[in-house]
Amino acid sequence: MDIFKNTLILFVTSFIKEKNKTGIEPKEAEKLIKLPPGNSYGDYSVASYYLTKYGLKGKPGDIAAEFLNYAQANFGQIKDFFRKIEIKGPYVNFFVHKEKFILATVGNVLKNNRNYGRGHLDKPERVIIDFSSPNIAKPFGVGHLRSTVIGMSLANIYEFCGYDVLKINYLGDFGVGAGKLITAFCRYDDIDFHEFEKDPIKVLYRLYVQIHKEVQEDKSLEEDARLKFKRLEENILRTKRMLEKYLENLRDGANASGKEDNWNAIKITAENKGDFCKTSAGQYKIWSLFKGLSIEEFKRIYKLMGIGFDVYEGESQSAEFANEVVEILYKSGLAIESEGAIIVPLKGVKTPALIAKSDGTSLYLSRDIVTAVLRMAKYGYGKMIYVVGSEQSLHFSQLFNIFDVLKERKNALKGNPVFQKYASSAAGKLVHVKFGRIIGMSTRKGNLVFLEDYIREAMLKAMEKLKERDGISDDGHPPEGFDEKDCGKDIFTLNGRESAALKIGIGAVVFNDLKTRRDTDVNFNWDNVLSFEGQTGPYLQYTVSRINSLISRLIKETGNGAAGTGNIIFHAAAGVKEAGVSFDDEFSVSERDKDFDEIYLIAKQFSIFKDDVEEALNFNEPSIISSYALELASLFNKYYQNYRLIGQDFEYIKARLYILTAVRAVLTNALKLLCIPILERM
RNA sequence: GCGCCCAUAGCUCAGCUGGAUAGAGCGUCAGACUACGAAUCUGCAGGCCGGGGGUUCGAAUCCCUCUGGGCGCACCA
Repeated sequence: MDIFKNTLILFVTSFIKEKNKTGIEPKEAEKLIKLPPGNSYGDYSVASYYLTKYGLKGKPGDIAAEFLNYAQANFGQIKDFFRKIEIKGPYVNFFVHKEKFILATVGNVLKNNRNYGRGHLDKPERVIIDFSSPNIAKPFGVGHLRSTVIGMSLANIYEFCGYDVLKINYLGDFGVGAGKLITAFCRYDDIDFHEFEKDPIKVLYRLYVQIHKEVQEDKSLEEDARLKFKRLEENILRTKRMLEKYLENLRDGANASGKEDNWNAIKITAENKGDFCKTSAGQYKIWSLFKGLSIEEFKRIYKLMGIGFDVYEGESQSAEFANEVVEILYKSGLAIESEGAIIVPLKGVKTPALIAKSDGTSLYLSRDIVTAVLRMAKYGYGKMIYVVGSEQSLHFSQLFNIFDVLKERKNALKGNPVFQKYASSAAGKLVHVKFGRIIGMSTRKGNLVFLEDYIREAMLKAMEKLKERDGISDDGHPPEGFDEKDCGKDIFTLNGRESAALKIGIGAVVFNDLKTRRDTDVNFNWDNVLSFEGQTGPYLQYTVSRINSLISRLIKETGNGAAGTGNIIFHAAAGVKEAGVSFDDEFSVSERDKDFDEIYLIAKQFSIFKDDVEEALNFNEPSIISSYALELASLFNKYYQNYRLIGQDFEYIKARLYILTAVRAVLTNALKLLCIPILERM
């Protein structure tokens, strides 16, 4: 928070204290301060109608007048920060000393640089973010992209605000879908094992498509897949452990999965395929291999996008304990039998919460109960966020309600004290961060779009643009995690320009998903994603590289003008950039400068960065950061267009150099929170 | 049928924890490159904030209702 706002908060606080004797919490007082819509209303407003909540009586206008009297009488307390007070209807408007405001705000940015806007918690709360969570038996499509980018951005935001974040990828490695894939693999004889070795995901995708088509016509295949899954489950569950004891030991560093499969040791060829398919142990190995290959593929794409996880978990790991939890709930009377299945009666949710099928096998819901408890035991958390599409709202509302029941009626669980402890602890800490669907997403041929193809389309478009500019390119470093060998295909042979194109493509795709509020369904439109103008990722990236370009240009030009001066500026800028400490009183702007108003607006935008980050956190809404970044970029681009710096005198340029550096710092921080790659040049 | 979500400019969306004249981008049209990078900027036009009712000094924002769309609703995940 900026010192001007803070001063005003304290000022209002003392006014209230004088009036009602009890005072007001600073957090509450902050709500009284508003940012007026236009600059003719001043810079900060105190909305008098809010004061009625704190014991002041009368019409808003009268209260405002009362506060105005107080403010004028005690103006001495704030005269260092504010130059004028006006009353307008129910508002008391405060006008800041703009020169001081700019100085303080820009200085604050430069001092903190990469940490500008960062929060700190004395005791960082552990927040688990469960996101992306692709299914190994299904291709990774754009639906997962939304969860992935929203989740990653939230992780960044929480971390930035001082939380202890744990990112978990909960793989869908369980279910009949897995059985189908095994059925397909064993059924089709035309698998190209050369291709399988080189590009396993493509082959798996074809198997997926083929079997799903065939199952439509031949129901016996569905049965076969179910059988294969049942055998798989038996293999996964073969080392059954007792939940209570397991939970107790978790804190001692026991491995949650307990089983580490060695993917690389499995080699399946056209010759030995039949042997694997014959036995359930062999089928288990096929599944393991698919799982391993899928994870490798996911990791490659994640890394490319600058996304990483702390933990990879699989549903199969929770399945082990699902039946036992069902048993515990049933015996304790919290769950009852209904139409042959087991359900948990819930107050708020009408649809029965089914935790076990009539054949006794576990369900998604029961496995999620296990997972939340296991994670509490293993990692502990003050909050756990599931970033999953809104179509699963019912599921999560059932899950959360079940935990409320487990806590309310914990006496019923006293036979299982450890389970009871962790389950009670989890209650009320689970959050579903849902998002709308992407409607109409398909390739131009009408198929499902792979994430990689999606990025590739955007990259190709960026390539065209870069060629038009000719000669201007990034520094040639590919994005972190890029490995030409892994990709090994056409456009992924990077030179500097291509590396830039890839970053731009990723920026376009990611920002397209983060710029709107989560809840709204988005109508997918290729023209929207492939537009790089206006409210887009490339616009933001362009702004940063334009600043870079301008800064180096200024250093060069000024150096040529007067001997030595270029050096001074260079050191000032470099010092600010590298160490963030060289800001000092050399810097000043004057109200008489023609660009003063625009600079003030930019400084004003700096001052609200942290507020917006906190709002994004409170609402779990990355799009708030997106809007912020667009606004800042827009303010800068307007400034850039209207005021030429080259050719101005030394002092003038020097002050602007600080401001440019500050814009770059704040924009960079915002883009990092959004997982938008930054380019030196583009 | 029940539940959740959504409805703001031609299109895509901000604004929604009630507050001052409802804002951007795209598109249309008219402008700005001998110029710090035109992936930019300036301007024009475009709105009974889906309809109706209510609460309030004050409603795009909260409540009710209707309409239109999305999603979900017992053994899939």
